[in-house]
Amino acid sequence: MLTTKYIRDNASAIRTSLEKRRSGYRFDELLGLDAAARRLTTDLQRLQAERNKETIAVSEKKKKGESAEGEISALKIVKESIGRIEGELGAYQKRIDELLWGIPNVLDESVPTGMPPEGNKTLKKWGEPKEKKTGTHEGILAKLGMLDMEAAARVAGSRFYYLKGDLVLLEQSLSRYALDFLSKRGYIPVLPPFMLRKSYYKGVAPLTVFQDALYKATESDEAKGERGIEHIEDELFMIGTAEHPLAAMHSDTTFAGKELPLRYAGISPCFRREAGAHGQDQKGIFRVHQFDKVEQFIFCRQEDEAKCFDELLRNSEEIWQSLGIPYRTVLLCSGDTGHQMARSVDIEGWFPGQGAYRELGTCSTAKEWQSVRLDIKYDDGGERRYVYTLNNTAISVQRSLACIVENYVNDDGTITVPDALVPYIGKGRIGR
RNA sequence: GCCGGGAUCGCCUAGUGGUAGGGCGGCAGCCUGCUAAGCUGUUUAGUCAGAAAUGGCUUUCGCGAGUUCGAAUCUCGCUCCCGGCGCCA
Repeated sequence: MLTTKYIRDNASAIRTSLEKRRSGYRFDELLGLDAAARRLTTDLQRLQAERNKETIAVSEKKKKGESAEGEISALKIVKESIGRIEGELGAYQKRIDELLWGIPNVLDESVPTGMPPEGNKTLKKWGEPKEKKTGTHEGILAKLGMLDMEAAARVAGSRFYYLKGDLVLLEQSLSRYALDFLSKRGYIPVLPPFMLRKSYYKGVAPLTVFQDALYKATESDEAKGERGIEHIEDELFMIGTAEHPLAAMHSDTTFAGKELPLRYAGISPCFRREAGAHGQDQKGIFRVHQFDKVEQFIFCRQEDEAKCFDELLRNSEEIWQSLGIPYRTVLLCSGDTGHQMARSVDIEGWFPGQGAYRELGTCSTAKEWQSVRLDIKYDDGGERRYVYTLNNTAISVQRSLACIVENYVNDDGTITVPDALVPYIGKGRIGR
């Protein structure tokens, strides 16, 4: 469970990591609020002890049939004091919770200190990047009549799209290919809820994500008013990735050690507000509000973290190798590693139309950041420990389509289907 | 969406305003030729004191408010589960 006690116990590691991230997180404010709240808690507990003692005295007198008016009027005063302190404590608790749930993960030691892009470290390159003068994916696909951004913008807004014709079949083929690929390696396919309660979402992503990345899916205030509901605390949010419902799936669980590692392949649409994104990403289907993704997720023992991380990364690399896409892997530096992650490696595919490597997925370990918040432990015979959670994209479909299209476009504008996908789509070329 | 029934410690269960009790299981210890049985303690989270062992206190009956000197128990709201009706791809 996430408590200020847990934070105090890990304070020095957290402080070091915050400095390494150059985070603006207000750690001292949290510790100060917590110290003040604990002083109040001590006062409160002293009064509660008094109340309990006197209440028993009242109870015993009443059983004997004696009057307890003196005790009762004394207790009324205690009650007032308790109420006052509880009110103060509640105000503290609200501010503490806001800070507590947003505290960034402790970075792994191997994460290089620095800011992107120069701080990031390329680990590996695979394949031969080709030069192509055929343009970017949105132009290629629009010419084939398979992509209509304008109509989507009219009916839903920018960053939405209509896919049409064989491109839809290719889209579905990619998802199914990734699912089969992982299934053969022991990953259990999961189709999760596409919405999550806020109380569980807090366990898988920091609160800032709610403000600039997620869509809220709760009924309107008017509808709630008609039903006579003043407020629903546990609002629903559309998932930003299957990682989130997969992590939450085993919340409040203690595994037997031998059940781990537990491997899942989640498939879902992903919904993201993408506030603030700009530049090259504004075109086409590289960065959109809604996309499909197959996600790898592992729950493991702490000592198996490195092994599982390598396995997740290898799976993705082999998928891209099997699709013939040149890529590189990049270890993210401290300034670029996501808030709730301890270590991340991006896989970047070659986009000939842009002449650049662009992110296709991210392999991350959250260590115990998520399991502390969701209360997921394992019992190996000794002390119970928090499970480590790791995740990696298998295929982020729309983005991958863009990459495949740019790499596989022919001079006549048609697109060759990668060999691995031919059995799924039933043809070797689309666009004619 | 409507009507009814339900949620108590890891599991089962008692408790209808007055200190949450019993059984099973788990863990630690005692006893023991071995096993079983038996006995004792422990089995939510937090806080204070202490170097620590440990001790004190608070908290915990699905969740959140309220009434009360005192709530598992009474009132209101919410969530989930079971049964029935309705609607529906």
